[in-house]
Amino acid sequence: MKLASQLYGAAELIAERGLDGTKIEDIAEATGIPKATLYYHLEGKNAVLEFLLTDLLEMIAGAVGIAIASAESARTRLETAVTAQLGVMLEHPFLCRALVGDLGRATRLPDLAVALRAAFFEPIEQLLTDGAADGSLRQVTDPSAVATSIFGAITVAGLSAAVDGPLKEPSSEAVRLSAAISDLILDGLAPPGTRDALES
Amino acid sequence: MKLASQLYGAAELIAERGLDGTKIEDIAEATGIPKATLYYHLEGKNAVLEFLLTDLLEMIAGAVGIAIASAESARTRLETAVTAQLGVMLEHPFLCRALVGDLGRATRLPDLAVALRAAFFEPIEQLLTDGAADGSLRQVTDPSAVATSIFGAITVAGLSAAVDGPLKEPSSEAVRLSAAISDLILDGLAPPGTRDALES
Amino acid sequence: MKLASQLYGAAELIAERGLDGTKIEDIAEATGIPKATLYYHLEGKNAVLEFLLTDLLEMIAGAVGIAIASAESARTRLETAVTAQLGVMLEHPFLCRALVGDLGRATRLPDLAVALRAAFFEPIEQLLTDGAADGSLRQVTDPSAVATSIFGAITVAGLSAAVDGPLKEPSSEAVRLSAAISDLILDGLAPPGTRDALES
Amino acid sequence: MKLASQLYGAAELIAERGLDGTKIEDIAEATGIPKATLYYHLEGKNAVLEFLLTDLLEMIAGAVGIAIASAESARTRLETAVTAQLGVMLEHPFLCRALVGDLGRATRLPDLAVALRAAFFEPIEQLLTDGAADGSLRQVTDPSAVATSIFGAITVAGLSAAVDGPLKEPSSEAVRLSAAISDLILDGLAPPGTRDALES
DNA sequence: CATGAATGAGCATTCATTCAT
DNA sequence: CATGAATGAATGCTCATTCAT
Repeated sequence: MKLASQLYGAAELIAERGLDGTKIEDIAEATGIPKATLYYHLEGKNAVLEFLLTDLLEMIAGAVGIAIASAESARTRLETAVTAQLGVMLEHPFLCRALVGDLGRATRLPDLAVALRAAFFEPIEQLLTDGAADGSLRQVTDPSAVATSIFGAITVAGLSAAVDGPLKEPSSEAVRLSAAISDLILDGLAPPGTRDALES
Repeated sequence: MKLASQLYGAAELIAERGLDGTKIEDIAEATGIPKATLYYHLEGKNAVLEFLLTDLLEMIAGAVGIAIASAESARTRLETAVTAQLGVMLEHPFLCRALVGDLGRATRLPDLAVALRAAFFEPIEQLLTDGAADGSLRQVTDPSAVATSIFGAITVAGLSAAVDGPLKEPSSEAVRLSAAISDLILDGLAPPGTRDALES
Repeated sequence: MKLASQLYGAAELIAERGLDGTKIEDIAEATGIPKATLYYHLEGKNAVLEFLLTDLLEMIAGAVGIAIASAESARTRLETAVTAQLGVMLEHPFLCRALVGDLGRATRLPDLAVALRAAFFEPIEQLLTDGAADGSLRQVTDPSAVATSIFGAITVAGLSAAVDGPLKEPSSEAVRLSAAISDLILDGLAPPGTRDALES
Repeated sequence: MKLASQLYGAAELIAERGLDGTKIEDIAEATGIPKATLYYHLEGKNAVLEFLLTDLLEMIAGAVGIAIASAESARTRLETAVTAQLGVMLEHPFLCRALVGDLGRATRLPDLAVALRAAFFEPIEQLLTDGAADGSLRQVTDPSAVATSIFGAITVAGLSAAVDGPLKEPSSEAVRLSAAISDLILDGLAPPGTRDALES
């Protein structure tokens, strides 16, 4: 629909000032949609953010979903998923920043909280399980904590890049970043031959 | 000073509703400090958050600072630092949640943005460098991206725990979490003997 | 427009208490216009006064303008103008009192200051010049000071009458007052035959 | 007393912004007297203005009182009184402007209203009566209206000069102005030989 | 006497939202 | 369907004033 694309014009605004710092009027100006018309189509101010973030989350969930649906090993799929998530994030820096900036509110929006988990966290958790099963990833003691950490590593890296400003080359940057992250979460920082409890 | 401790009474409020969702009046009630008195001491609503978060950040920076100042290897110090950061975070869940919930605003407060970096990011970056030097950590291709990711892994894990609600045993939980994280970032997820470009 | 007439309901309030002593809320009540609606149409509290006084000044300027536009001698026109100004003032005692009561503020409102001059002072100055030219008024040494004084004489007399309270018969009172003033400024107080430097 | 002189430092402030636009704090700063100390000596904010204006009014009343107390003819005393009033006004431009700017409030302060009449209006009215008695001024039809007008002429002229800014030579300017005013109110504007009902 | 600290009471202004057209 | 006009409800902040020392 047309509305959707126009609404994107407000993402930067919200990213910059937060939703509370953004008046409906500002959104109206930024999008060119009259205030009352926004209300005709949307529920209210929150709905604007919800709309935007739902979109982002769906994009991420979609891209990651494709990545993890392949027949590859869990390890390979994890690498692909990381790149996929970062790719979407870097392509939509304003949405990302809006998401972080209003993380509190996002958390308080029930639908979003669920979508947030589904988009970011669950796929990783799943891959961890899969990896342990197919042997492409080692079994960890606390899979949930590890999944959270991986999610954090990817997300914060992506956010950090998004905050630094729009990129000319989102996808190549995504590849670069995801390489660094995969390197970290797959091989760790311990020098070769010093891995703790793992040496057999 | 007295004010400081009274102000803590507002942290939960802000954590729960966000700063914009919290009226100065609410803060006055929660802290027992009359509205006008708040304004006599502080600049405005933002200053309350700033005050609180500055405090948190200083605690983290302090704890981490001590952790990384030891004579141990960088690797050991990294593990200690992870535990230290998580310890402080889990001990102050409301402050943490307030920080996440208003991350956008925190980012827009110049002083805080700097403190944020100093507390979370820089120590890690430093340890990465140290580790490469003393041989206790392997050299990575993109230290800055890796530092960001580690920072994300720790922070999101801590935040996540903080959001889930206050703990009875913050410190033991911190140990548990930091073990998982250290495990991840030191040894990685790759099964033994399959580490990528590292096998010599 | 409708707003204008409704706003008049606030004049007495402002006249009585001054603008600072009048809450927007009071104005809203007195005019029947909701507070927010006032703000929708006007800039703020000052704008209410400005609106009201601009109106008064325009009425005076208009009435005086007509009076001085005739083909009569400057002297006659001066008399007519005096009556005209007093007529408008006495017909709008509340506006007048509001003007006096907030003279300071009126002076600080740039537009008003200009309108004030244009309505009150300039016409008189002009007539002085005209009178010297057509011989109907004598030439004075310091026309500007004299114009100011005449302006003061008329205005304070009018104001004074306005402050004393609304009249039943504004126009007849205006005639009475303007006769006294014209008598003063045309013939002076010196007993016949004792006029200073004028006796030839 | 010391306080008095220090208080004068606030006159300009009040003249510029009006009393309501002037915070006690501003007055404290301008005078160097701490806020609480002002309250220790004075009743409140109004008292500051009252103090200042009472002073001005007393000065005027005093100067005019001396002028009209002489043994001269009423006409001469009137001329002297005009000069006296203008002299004081021009010497205290800030006080004058404060007076005009807050005329509304001044009017609402009972003591001041009385002092205002006593200082400005009554002496003139008295001289009019005296002049009619001693033959130095002609009898007018409406002495009260004429007195008001004369008062207006003098006052507005003085105010006008005060508003234009402090003078280097207040007293000579007072002489100049009072000459113009006396010229007007004594001899009128009618060309010689054309005085209305006066020609016998 | 003088004053730094504290605060009660007040209010202008903002803005999300509604509604008549 | 779309929107300009109108407004109810809310709140951050100010400031005169008080009071303990």
